[in-house]
Order: sequence, then C-alpha cells, then structure tokens
Amino acid sequence: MTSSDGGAAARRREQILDAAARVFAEKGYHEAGIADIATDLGIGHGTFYRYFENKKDIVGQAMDLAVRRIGQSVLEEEDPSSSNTLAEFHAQIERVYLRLFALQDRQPYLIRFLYRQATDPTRLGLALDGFLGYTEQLLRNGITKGFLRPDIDTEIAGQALVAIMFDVMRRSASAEMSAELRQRWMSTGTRMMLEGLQRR
Amino acid sequence: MTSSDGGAAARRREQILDAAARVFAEKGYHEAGIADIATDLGIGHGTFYRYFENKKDIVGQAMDLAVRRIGQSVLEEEDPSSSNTLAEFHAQIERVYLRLFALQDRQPYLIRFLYRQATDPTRLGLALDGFLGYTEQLLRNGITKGFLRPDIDTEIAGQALVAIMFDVMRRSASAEMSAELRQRWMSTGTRMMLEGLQRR
Amino acid sequence: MTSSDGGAAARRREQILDAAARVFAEKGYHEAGIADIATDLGIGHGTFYRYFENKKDIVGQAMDLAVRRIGQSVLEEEDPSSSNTLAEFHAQIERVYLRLFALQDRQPYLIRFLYRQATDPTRLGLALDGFLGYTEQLLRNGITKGFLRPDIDTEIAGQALVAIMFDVMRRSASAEMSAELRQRWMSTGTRMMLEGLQRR
Amino acid sequence: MTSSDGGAAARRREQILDAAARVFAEKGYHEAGIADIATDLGIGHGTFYRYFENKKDIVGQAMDLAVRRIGQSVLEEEDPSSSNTLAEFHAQIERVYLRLFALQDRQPYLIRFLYRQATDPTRLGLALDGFLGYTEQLLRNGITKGFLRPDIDTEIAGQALVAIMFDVMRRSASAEMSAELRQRWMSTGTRMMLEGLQRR
DNA sequence: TATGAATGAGCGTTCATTCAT
DNA sequence: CATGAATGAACGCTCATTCAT
Repeated sequence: MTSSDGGAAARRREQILDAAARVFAEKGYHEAGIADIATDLGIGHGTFYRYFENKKDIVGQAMDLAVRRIGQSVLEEEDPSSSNTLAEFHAQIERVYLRLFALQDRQPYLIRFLYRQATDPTRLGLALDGFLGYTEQLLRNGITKGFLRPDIDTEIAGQALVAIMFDVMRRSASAEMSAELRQRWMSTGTRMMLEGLQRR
Repeated sequence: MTSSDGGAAARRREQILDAAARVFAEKGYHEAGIADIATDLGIGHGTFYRYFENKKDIVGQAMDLAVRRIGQSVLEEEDPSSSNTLAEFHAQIERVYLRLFALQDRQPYLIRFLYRQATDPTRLGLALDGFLGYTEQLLRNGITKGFLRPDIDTEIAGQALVAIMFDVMRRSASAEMSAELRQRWMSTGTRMMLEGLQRR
Repeated sequence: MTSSDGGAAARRREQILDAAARVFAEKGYHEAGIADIATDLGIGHGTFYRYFENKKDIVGQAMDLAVRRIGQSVLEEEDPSSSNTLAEFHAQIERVYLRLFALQDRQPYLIRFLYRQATDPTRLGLALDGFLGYTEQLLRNGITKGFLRPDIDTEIAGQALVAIMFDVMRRSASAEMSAELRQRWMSTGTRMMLEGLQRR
Repeated sequence: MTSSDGGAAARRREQILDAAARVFAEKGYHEAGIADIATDLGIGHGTFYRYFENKKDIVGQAMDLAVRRIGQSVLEEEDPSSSNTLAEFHAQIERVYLRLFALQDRQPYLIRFLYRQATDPTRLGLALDGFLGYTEQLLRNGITKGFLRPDIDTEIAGQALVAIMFDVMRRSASAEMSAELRQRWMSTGTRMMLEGLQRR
C-alpha cells in the first residue's frame, strides 16, 4: 500500500461518513438504508462493506466524526483561558455561538444527525459531555481571573451551559432560526446568564 | 355494560400504553417489537390491535400520555403565579425539581421513553415546548410581582429554563443520579440562575 | 327442542347463508371476513360458529344453496319434455333465459357469488354440471318429438348450451346488461343456435 | 452489460412469472404464498422482490402473459380472414381447437391459472373479451365471403363462440379430457354450431 | 344461546449482509 | 478493489377460531 493508496482509501472513507451523516440526518437512522447512502454517493452499496463493518459501525463512526468536527471548528479555535475581563468573556461566549451557527449554516445536517441518533440516550449524552470539559475550563478561568463568582459550582453551571447551547442548536436544526432570534440568544441570553434573573 | 366493564377496556388500554412506554424506553422504538410489549404484559400480540391501530399509533399516544403525565404530576400542582417573593420563587422552582425527581423515581422509564422518541427531532421539540408556556408564566409573574428583572426576555429565558430542566431529567434518566447531585441542581443551580455568574 | 325452536334455528341458518352469499359476492371470499357477514346481519360473529363449522363450511353450503335456488326457481318450473314443436322449444329456451334474468334481478348477488368461488375450478364445474342433465333432457325430448336433428351429440350440445347460458349470466353479473342485449341473447342467440351459422 | 447480461435478468423474470402461474394454478392465488413460488424455483423469496413490486403485481403480469401466450400460439397463427369456403372455415375452427389443446398439453397450468383468477370476476371477463375481437373477425369474414348467414348477430355469436371454447378449455383443465371427447368437440360440436340444432 | 375479547398461526414485505464475478 | 444479485431473518399486521361470561 503506497501512501497515495492509503490516502485515496481514507478519502473514500470520509466521503462515505459524510454521506452517511447527511442521509441519516435527513431520513433518520432506521429509515435510511445503506443503499440510500450508496446512491447518494453514486457508488455500489456493496462497496460500503469494504470500509465499514456494518450499519452500526457507520453510525457510530459518523457520530464520533460529527462530535470531532464540532469540537474542531468551534471550540478548539477558542482558547478557554483567553478572556481576562467580563466583557471579553461575554464576547467569547458570543463567538462560540457564532461559530456554532456558522457550522450549522455550512453543514446543516451535522446537528440534525447528532440529535436523531438520540435513539440510544447514552450516546447523545456522551457526545454532549465531550464539551463539558471545555465549558468547565471556561468557567474556572473566569473564576481565576476574578470576573466570575468564586463560589460557582462549575460542574453544574458547565452542564447547564452545554444544555442551553445544544438546545439552541436543536431548535435551529429543526426549523430555520431567524437571525434576530439567534442574536437574542447570543446577547440577551448570555447577559441574562451572567447577571442573573433576580431584580437588583 | 356496567361501569366496571367500560373501565376494564380502558384499564387494559392504559396497561398497554404503560408497557409500551416501558419497552420503548428500554429498547427504543425500532428495536422493540410489538411482541416485546405483548410478552411484557403476558398477553397475545394480536390483542394489541384491538386497542391500537398500529405501532405508530401506540408510540404517538404513549408520547401524549407521557407529556400529560409529566404536566399533571408536576406543573399542574404548582400555580405559576403563586410566588410573591424571590424566596418563594426559589422554593417553587425547587418544588418543581422535586416533583420531577419524584416522578422519575416512580416511573423511571417515562423520561427515557420521551427522549428516545427523538427519532423525529420535531417530536421531542413539540413535547418540550408544551412546558414552555408554563415557564414563561412563572417568569412573567416574577416580573409583575417585582422580584425578577423587568427586562427579562421571557421567551429566551423560558426556553433556557426548560432546556436545563430536561437536561437534568435526561441525565438522571440515563444513569441513576445521586441525591447529592440532585440537591446541587435544585439549590445551587437555581441560585446561580437567579444571581448570575458574574462577580459582584 | 320444540318445533318452533328448530324452525327458528333453521331460519337463522338460512339468514346467515344468505348474508354470506351476499357478502362473498360483493367482496370475494378471501376479502370478506366472518365479521363482515356478522355485521351485515347485526349479530355477533361468534354466533357464526354455532351454525357452521368454519369459513369453508359456510362457503360450501352457500354454493350448494345457490345452485339449488337457481335450479328451483328456473329449471324445476320448466318441464324439460313439455315442448312438442320447434316453436314451443324456442319459447321454452326463452322462458329459461327470462327466469334466469328475473332471478338475477331479484338476487343480483347469487350469480356473482357463484362465479367468484371459481377459486377452485372444479367447484364451479360441478355446479354447472348440475344443470347439464337438464339440458340433455331438453335436447333428447326435442329429438324424440322429432323437431331436433336426431344425430345431435346431446352431451356436447348440452354442455355448450350451459356454457353459453352461464356466460350470459356472468356478463350480466359483472355489469348491468341492457334489456336490449338480453333480448338479443334470448331471441337472436337462440334462433342462431337452432338454425346454425351457415348460409342456406 | 453484454447482451447475455440483459437477457439473464429477463430470463429470470420470465422464470418467476412461469413459476407463479404454475403455483397459482395449483393452489390458487390466496392459498399460494410467495414462498411457494420461490421454493418451486429453488430461489430465496427475497429474490422475488427484485423483479416484482408485490404479489398483486406478479399475478397481474402473469395474467397478461398468459393471455398473450394464448393469443400468440393460437390466434395469431391463424389469419381470421383466410377461409373462403364453409369447409375451410370448419377446418379453421378445428385448427384453433387443436392449437388450444396443444397449448394445454404443453402448459397445462396456463388455463387453470387463468380461471382461478376469476376471484375478481371482471378480470377473467376482460381476458376473455380479448379474444372476442378475433372471433368477430372470423364471423364477419364468413359473411363477406358468403358462406355464413348474412344476418348473424356477430357480437352475440362471437361471445357464444368464445364462451364455448373456453368452457372446453376449462373442462379439459380441471380433468384430463380424453382424445375422443376432444374430437367430438372439434368436429361434431363445430358442425352442430354451423348447421344448427333444428331438424331439416 | 349469544357474544366479543383474546389469541397466534401465517403471510407479505424489507433490507442489512454476503460473495461470485 | 467494486459491484449488485441473491438471500433470509425479522417484523408488522390480519383474521379465523375459541371460550369464558
């Protein structure tokens, strides 16, 4: 196997994973057949089994890839300890939202796919928890830098943050979300979270 | 046709709905067969079709029932405009959590079932949005009574509240949640939401 | 069992047979369910099995009854050796047609039912052959009386006669047959059969 | 995609159609399962659905094929306007009988299959009417050539002819028909039809 | 005697997976 | 390495039949 061979095979593998995510997102795992994915790619469906063990294998790897993609294009470009002031923190949260929205515009099926695989609840949970570490780092940095309350339960707050963000993603995945609504989530929603709901 | 007769059919219907929710929660809609539900009840699978049109009919009605159950046992016992002070509000949110946890202890499969039906993403969304109205009422009452900030975007905040609460439910559905963690969500989590994350 | 009891049961039996023939004629044997017949009569479908062994039993008995009915109301009222001249013979054949048409108007489903049970080809054959003896008698009488050709192969001709008559019945059973077409079969068709197709 | 490839699929299709006709003829449409046809061919029953939409599709196409086969091997080889004399006409009718008998010897199940589909009465009627046009041409040719009576009601007589011929087919399909009986139908039956039943 | 709730054998159909070409 | 014809396990659903009331 020359290097070009391995690359070609790897590229084909990723093509199939992409098509799988797309098709699964559109029709759902059970409703989509292997043949649908093959047709979508214009290849024979037998070819599938040269790259993946079986249908379960494909969906699992597609999920992993989706989670990795989201992580790469959103979180990894944003150093969780870069903010030094509350304003910077606020801006950073907004940037994360912006990146999530941009990703959703580029690959609208990614999040849809992720949510449709909630068939096994643990699976989605594990995927979301992949982002939990990141949000906790964000919060701990704020505490260290002194612009977030020192008594924050970072585990609880981190989970809440992820829950909200992915609920936003879910909503904008099931129906096109207006730019205005996105803005409200980014600015108003974030400010609310920082300042709290109680009157002062 | 005594009153007990009419009740027998209705009781059988509910038994089947309950078993369906249980089985669907455990194995998932597609993985679970009608025969599984029938076996679970110790009845013939043909009996199923005397009470429900088909598999889709069952899952739809089971979802409706689940949503109704949650609504009845949790929200309907809690008047959304009963709180007059921040402390009362805080206590009310805690009571809602308590009721959700209690429901989950009584019927652990209810929430699992709900989440597994995310197969069609809109389906779960509609279910959750059924609770959105309630949370918005909670928030508007707080604003009217003067203990919540008057500039709250109740739509955004309401959705966030629902997102968090159901994420908690999801977590405690996939793995037993410790009493201590529940407590942290109820008190610390709620306090955080009211007071905000920023340092004062 | 008093005489009134036996009569009531017999009456009920016949009601069911009639309803069965009607329903089988309309929907076909396999498409019609026992429940359809019961509903048609306004009785519980369990009652069926007090009068008949099973579905096959019912259809068999209904066929026998249908054949008997046709025989009674058509052929038995017409003495096969009553004609003494060709004109009387011609008139007799027309009367048989008229009686068949009248029966079909009274119970349109009878012939339809008979033909739909062709599922087993032998069954219909046996039913038709029940009329073969009658037509042979008709022909033999004509030969004896001297107005039909003495060299007629009565078996062949008798079968042909039955075939034509029941094809007419079949046609007028699948779609309403115009009075004019009926007339053509009765007079023109019969004349043709007597006089032959060849030019003289 | 050589010519042999295209032929392989077509050949398999025809094999299945043939087996279906055979099995349906023997057991009847409803009594025969797809599995019976598959077993009869020694193929997996899933293979079926690569060539036919569903069971209804198969039976419909098999009927069309049966009608076409009969038409091809019997009627299409016999120009309906080839006879010029009564003797030639008589001989032509006999040839049609001979061809039908030969077809039945080659594929005994063809006619049985056709008759068993009488489940829907119109179905068989439509099939038979496909031959009506042919017999009417036969008769009109005889009138034109002057050896048949000019006042023949060709519609009536044509239908009668078809009815007789297919009744013969039906009889020889349900039970083996002796060579002698066949001969009687061909010669005596035909002569009778031409010369009429009345004495001269 | 009449009823209809319960039953399960049976069948049509799908589709992931295999393997000969 | 790519293909797609063949396969059969699996499942949803129907309906004739039974039997407790």
